[in-house]
Amino acid sequence: MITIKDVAKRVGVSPSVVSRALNNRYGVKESTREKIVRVAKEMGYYPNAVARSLVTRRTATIGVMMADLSEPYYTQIIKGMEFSASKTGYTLLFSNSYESLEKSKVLEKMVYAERVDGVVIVGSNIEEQEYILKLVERKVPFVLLERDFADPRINCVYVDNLYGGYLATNYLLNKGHTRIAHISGKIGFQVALDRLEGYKRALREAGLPFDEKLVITGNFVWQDGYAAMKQLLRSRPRCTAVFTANDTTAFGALQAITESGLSVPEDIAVIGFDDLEFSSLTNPPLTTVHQPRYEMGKEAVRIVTSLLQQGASEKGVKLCYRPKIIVRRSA
Amino acid sequence: MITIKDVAKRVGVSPSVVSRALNNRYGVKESTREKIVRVAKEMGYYPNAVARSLVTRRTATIGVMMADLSEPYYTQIIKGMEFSASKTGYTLLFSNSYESLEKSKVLEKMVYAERVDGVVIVGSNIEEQEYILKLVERKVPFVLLERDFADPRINCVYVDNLYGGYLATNYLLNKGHTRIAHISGKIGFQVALDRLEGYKRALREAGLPFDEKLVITGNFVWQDGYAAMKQLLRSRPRCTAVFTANDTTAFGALQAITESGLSVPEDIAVIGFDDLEFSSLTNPPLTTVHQPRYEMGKEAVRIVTSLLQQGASEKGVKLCYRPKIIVRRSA
DNA sequence: TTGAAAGCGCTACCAC
DNA sequence: GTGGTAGCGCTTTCAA
Repeated sequence: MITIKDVAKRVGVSPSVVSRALNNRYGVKESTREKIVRVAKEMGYYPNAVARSLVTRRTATIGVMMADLSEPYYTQIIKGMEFSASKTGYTLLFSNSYESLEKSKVLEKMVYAERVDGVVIVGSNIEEQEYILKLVERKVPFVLLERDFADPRINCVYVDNLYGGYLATNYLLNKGHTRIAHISGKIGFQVALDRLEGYKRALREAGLPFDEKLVITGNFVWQDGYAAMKQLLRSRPRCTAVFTANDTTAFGALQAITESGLSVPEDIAVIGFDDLEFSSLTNPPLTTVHQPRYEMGKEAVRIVTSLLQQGASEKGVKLCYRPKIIVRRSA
Repeated sequence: MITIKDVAKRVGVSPSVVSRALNNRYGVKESTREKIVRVAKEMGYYPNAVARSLVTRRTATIGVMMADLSEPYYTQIIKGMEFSASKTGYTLLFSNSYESLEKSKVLEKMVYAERVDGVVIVGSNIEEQEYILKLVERKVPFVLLERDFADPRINCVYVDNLYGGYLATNYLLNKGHTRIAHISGKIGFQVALDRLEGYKRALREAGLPFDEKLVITGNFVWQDGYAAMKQLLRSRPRCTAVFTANDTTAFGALQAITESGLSVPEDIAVIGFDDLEFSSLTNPPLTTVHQPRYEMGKEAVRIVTSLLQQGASEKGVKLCYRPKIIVRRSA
């Protein structure tokens, strides 16, 4: 391995000059700098990031904690994050963790071991606040994505899920449906609760009664959408429309409806939530509630980096996006 | 920040003892160890990974370089990688890069800056060998995923794409099709070339002529599948079956066929390649060539970690998987 | 079983 | 403009 000393020796200067030259600091004669850069390149020198981090106390990486990196839902978020990160030269360190306990461990490995300078936490559920408050205490720059945490010190980027659920249900209501089912997400997650609440509110405003038999709890996966829809198809009077907690759930519902010989949207209208890439490719293409995932990922990382660079200028940002309906053909 | 010195002082021993105690090394009296562990916990001490890495020369991190983290194709690969990584305590550092030049830069940032101990490179194309050979030179433990690099020093994990293309085409042939189209992947990528070659070979063996009008070049995305299929639908005599380079391309083809009022598989049979999660949810569900992506990701990381741990015991492994057909309803 | 000291490669400070 | 030196937090000899 070639170190800064080797380069210094070869050029005939001290390591400090090499360091300054390579980091474009002031106070190096131009001709010296040129020579250093040339020799460093010739020798194939590459600064050791670990050693540098130890003294600068910066790793130039941001940790990203999410439940499951491989969910299609996250793809646009990740792209947005990468956009912001690459713009500022930060590296993203992803980590999956499903349970709260695991998340604390990941945080230890990332934050407390000082491998990252800041963190983005995607999709924590309402019970999780201990490890989040610990981050505040330790003054670690971080933002919560997909959650509105009511603490003025905490930065949050999220979409107005209640409004989204309201929007979706209202859309169905306006089409003349009066018997609208909802396949919800996992209770315990704020997003699931909020979308359900939006559904209820729309119903209430329309003067329709809330029928709990029309609400089935799922867990955001297509298998649940499929099973829930099957159940919904058996009950009478049958619903004429269904609002699912997310698109993946809608995929399962679509399949169940098609299998039973009914057609979408004629017999049953379906509206999803998320607007996944794939949702325009279902049969029929899925009408859904769009959330600006790319934008959200981008902003989350941007906020962390700005916290890192300008100190704590952005403190307690609550960035709330308004979702909108994408009309396709399933409703 | 609490350091090892703080803990040492509090316990009344030297930092070296604390280090040994916390790393479960021999030569620490049991009672001392217990006290150290307790006090460290009380104080909220967490060892600084950067400082440790600097002296041990290990980061316990494996870099993963791929074209696009968010492609649905990669999800299972990533899960497999994470399985192996978590089993051995390694952290995965993902990095996206589309072009060769960019990849060299990423490698610098990861490998030469010593932020990772080893690397997995996913889906390099045939022109890329300079930076790969440089890794060999520098003796960096790495494996190539999705590529068979004919160099005995290089570890490769890949699927037999030629055989896969052959399998798919043969399946169609056995169903009685004689006019089979192929929507290929981007030429320049070995996988695209190999799948095309398999297609040609099956045709040749069946005594059928190769008609280049039946082969349209795509780029693995559904938009290309859609456009290519539209073009295929216009030409006469029309094909009765199509083999697409991947599932995503098949999704587009499926849509084009449905839009034109024809039905699958009655009018045109469609077979894909990859077996994505979503492929069982298309209408009709997609018949496709399955490749063990989870397994491949798992093995790739396992090989790197074993290289790291047992020195270079596994040298020049060529792990080739045989794909198989998943019959659903599109062909 | 313990501790002192060296040193990983780098940056930052201060003196020249 | 430049160089010497200290030191980031840790592990690792080696001597006690």
